[in-house]
Amino acid sequence: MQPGQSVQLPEGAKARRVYLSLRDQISDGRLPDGENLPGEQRLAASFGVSRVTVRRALDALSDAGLIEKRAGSGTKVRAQNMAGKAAAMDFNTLMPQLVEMGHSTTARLLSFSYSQAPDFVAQAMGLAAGEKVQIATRVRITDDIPFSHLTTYVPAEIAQSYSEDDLATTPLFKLLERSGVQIEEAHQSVSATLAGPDVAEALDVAVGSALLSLKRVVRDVDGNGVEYLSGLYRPDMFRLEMPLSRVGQGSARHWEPAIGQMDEASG
Amino acid sequence: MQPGQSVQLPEGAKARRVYLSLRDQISDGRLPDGENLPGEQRLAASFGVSRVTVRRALDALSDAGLIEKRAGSGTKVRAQNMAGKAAAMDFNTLMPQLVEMGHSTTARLLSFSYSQAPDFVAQAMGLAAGEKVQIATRVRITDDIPFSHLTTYVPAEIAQSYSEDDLATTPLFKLLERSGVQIEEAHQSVSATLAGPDVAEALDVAVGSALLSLKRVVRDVDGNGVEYLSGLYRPDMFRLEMPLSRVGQGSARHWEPAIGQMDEASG
DNA sequence: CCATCTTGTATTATTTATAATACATGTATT
DNA sequence: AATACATGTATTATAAATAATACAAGATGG
Repeated sequence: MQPGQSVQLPEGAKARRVYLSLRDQISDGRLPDGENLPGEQRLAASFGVSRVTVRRALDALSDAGLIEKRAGSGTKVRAQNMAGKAAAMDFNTLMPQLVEMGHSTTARLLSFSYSQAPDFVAQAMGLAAGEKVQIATRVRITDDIPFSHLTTYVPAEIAQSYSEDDLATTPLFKLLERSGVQIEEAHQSVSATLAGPDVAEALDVAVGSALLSLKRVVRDVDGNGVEYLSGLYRPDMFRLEMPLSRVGQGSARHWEPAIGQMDEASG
Repeated sequence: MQPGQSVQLPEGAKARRVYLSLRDQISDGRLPDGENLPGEQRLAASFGVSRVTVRRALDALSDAGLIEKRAGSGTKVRAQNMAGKAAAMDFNTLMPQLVEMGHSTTARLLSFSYSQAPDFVAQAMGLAAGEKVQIATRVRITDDIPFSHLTTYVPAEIAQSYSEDDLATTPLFKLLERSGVQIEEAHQSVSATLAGPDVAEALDVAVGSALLSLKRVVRDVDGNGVEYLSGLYRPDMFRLEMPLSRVGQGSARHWEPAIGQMDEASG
């Protein structure tokens, strides 16, 4: 029961475009609370579509609870802060940290198998082509709302030291270090992508929604790749927070991440 | 001339879904080079659409140069590594750094005005409601390809110390510090969003494309907000790279950003 | 050479989205 | 009360996407 998927979503292009655009503007804060929305005619003109199309987009927004339409008065935004922004990435543990109390996170294992490492994984981890890896896909859920879709690749030898059940309950980091792996460095790359049919269903969002994409390669002290993570996060449920401080003097003045200072109330 | 906008994009829902899904799989590396693509009939069955629809998606991919169709042989992926990934965020300067040689970046000023700070900006910067700010929107371009769409909010008093022309040429950081502003800390929040009609045109991408979204609040030594940045980045042209190292011992073991070690060949 | 795969091309019908209108009704302002 | 503007509703026509089908032509392997 989240925006997007739940009700009948206007599958067609234009209405969908209007819907998604307005939805993002609302959750962004660009459209604040109150009676802000322009009239349907005005919106139609602004988007270059007919009023019927705008209407369908607004109906979907209304069904999603993001706006409130009153008969002759107008349409006002019900920002409700998306009831989310519940999680943020913590630099100390590289794990999502729930900033609100009472929110627990559970994981659901979607698939689990051993097979040859895809080329891009093998290349990123520095494995031999065709080396066997464990491939696991799981979804993390908080308050019945899924917020991340994670696929991990771990060399088969290392992965044998923990079980399938371990994966569903324990963070992969802990499992690896428990197995005696000496984790030394990691490299993360953050980007954005669109939700495909499969991921959209798992994350309970509309196909074509924007997702935060994170790829992480973890290496041990010998420089061998021990984990490749490909994660997709719902932007309304997850953000990457980066506190930074300006240090140094003169020409050496530069930015440094201010770690260990995660603002608890930053959500 | 980049994927998405350039040619005739299949506006309709189904064909677009197939197109975007395949495009992401290609740029992700999930579909590697060679003659990998299943036949059109197989794709049609797999996506649950007709062959005509798959066909249009493939035509668009072909126009974008991502695949190569041969008459009776099949369709092979031309990964070409998106010819991009040219820029990455540098932690030291908080500015995009071009990792390939010979690429220069220019800026185009889209709009420039002084007006009241929007609520969410005033709140984030800690300004009085309705305080006047300078609002500037500009697009950064490298090799004729736009890769970022930036909107900055600067308190009017501070903004008066530099000109409109300065903005088009000099990074805002330099302008601020030149004005005697004592920059102390910043907070960045990274997420993802969809390209609206306006941004899509400016960045030469299709409406509804995924964009990396970055919001940054910069404060001076007194804790006053001096800059609010809302940036949208093309994921095929820009990534946020984060090298990390595992430090500390025992229970104090944690991650720390490995700054100043940006891998030049990381793109 | 032949069987069988592939992409290329064409036709047709169905479904759906969209647009253009008109009018009724609720709300608020003057 | 009158006016203006908002949403609610309905109708009709146009445009577009999609599906289903058939067949031609190139490529490949036996």
